Amino acid sequence: MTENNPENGEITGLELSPRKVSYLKFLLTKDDTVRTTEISEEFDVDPSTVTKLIAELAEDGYLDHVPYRGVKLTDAGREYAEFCLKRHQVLGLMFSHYGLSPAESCDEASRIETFVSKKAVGKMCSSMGHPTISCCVKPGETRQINHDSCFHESRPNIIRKL
Amino acid sequence: MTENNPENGEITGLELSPRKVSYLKFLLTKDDTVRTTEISEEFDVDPSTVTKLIAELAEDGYLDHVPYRGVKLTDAGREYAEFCLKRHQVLGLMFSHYGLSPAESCDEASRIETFVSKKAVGKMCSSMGHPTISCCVKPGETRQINHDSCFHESRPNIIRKL
DNA sequence: CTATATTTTTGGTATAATACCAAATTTTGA
DNA sequence: TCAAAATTTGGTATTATACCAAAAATATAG
Repeated sequence: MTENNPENGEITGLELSPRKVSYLKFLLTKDDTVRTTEISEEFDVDPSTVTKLIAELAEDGYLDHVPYRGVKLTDAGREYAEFCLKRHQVLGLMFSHYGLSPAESCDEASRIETFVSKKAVGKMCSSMGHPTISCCVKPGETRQINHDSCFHESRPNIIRKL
Repeated sequence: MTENNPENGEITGLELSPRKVSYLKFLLTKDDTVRTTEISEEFDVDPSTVTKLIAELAEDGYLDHVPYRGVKLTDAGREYAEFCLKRHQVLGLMFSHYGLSPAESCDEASRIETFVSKKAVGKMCSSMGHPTISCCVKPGETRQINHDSCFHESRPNIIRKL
């Protein structure tokens, strides 16, 4: 619990693997403790797979995990997850500016997001004027429409200030 | 040699792994047959690692490989490599539009490029008006400055029509 | 033209990320 | 309190990538 700890120095945005980022973004949409099964159903994977990844996220300080009970974001984990969400939204918006549909933008963003640095996201976000629309809806506000912790709408939807 | 063959149907842009894309882009900068050692030195990896990846690229039809002699892009491989280069350049240009330096743009592009679809690149490229500048110089025209088959210049440089 | 040096390949092993399965453990609910 | 459900453990698999050592092929120096 030192290597990847979200409180160790500056975050680059590149500390977590794709699946871990997906888990954090999903957890952001849930207020209370989340059970292993909820996550495994969300991502359609075996519960044992979830147990292993959350153990790593907990070890690195992103989650509090009470065995057999569930997980919850730590403060640092929540902050990191919020960055991940914003990054997803900024990238989705970027693609939509080039003419991709919201769903396409969201898909492209999902594939690349874990490899885009915090610095790049910061510049994109300022350059866009800290936009308030996104390819996805505000987390926790609407039901999921399946694109990997990404919530599609037929039209872009208002989200909080990025 | 069916699964990933560049001639099988439409290319999505997502068929190759990051390292393989890097190899193809590098090969694009070389006209004649390239030795295993040249590639292994370029990427600072063991020659045996190169042998294995080029075997897979050859099996999938991107390269012609004469054992103990070297590799050369097939026509399909060259076409694919050209797409990869263009994608890199389009993405690099996108980042530079948001205020990242050429080197930063190139780095970010290198990390994400293999996960960006051909469709997205197409839309970005048209939307940008098929630009002729890039974060990188024209392949084969100047010596490499090390960013993973990406050639930096202090200033953006003219490249062929994207 | 041969002995040695160099390059390349083979075969084995390693790691990270991700996944499944079966068995063991814990919790829940009747 | 006991069976059902959820969770975890332990083992194995895959893909991408890498290293090493040994074998094979090629090149080169005399």
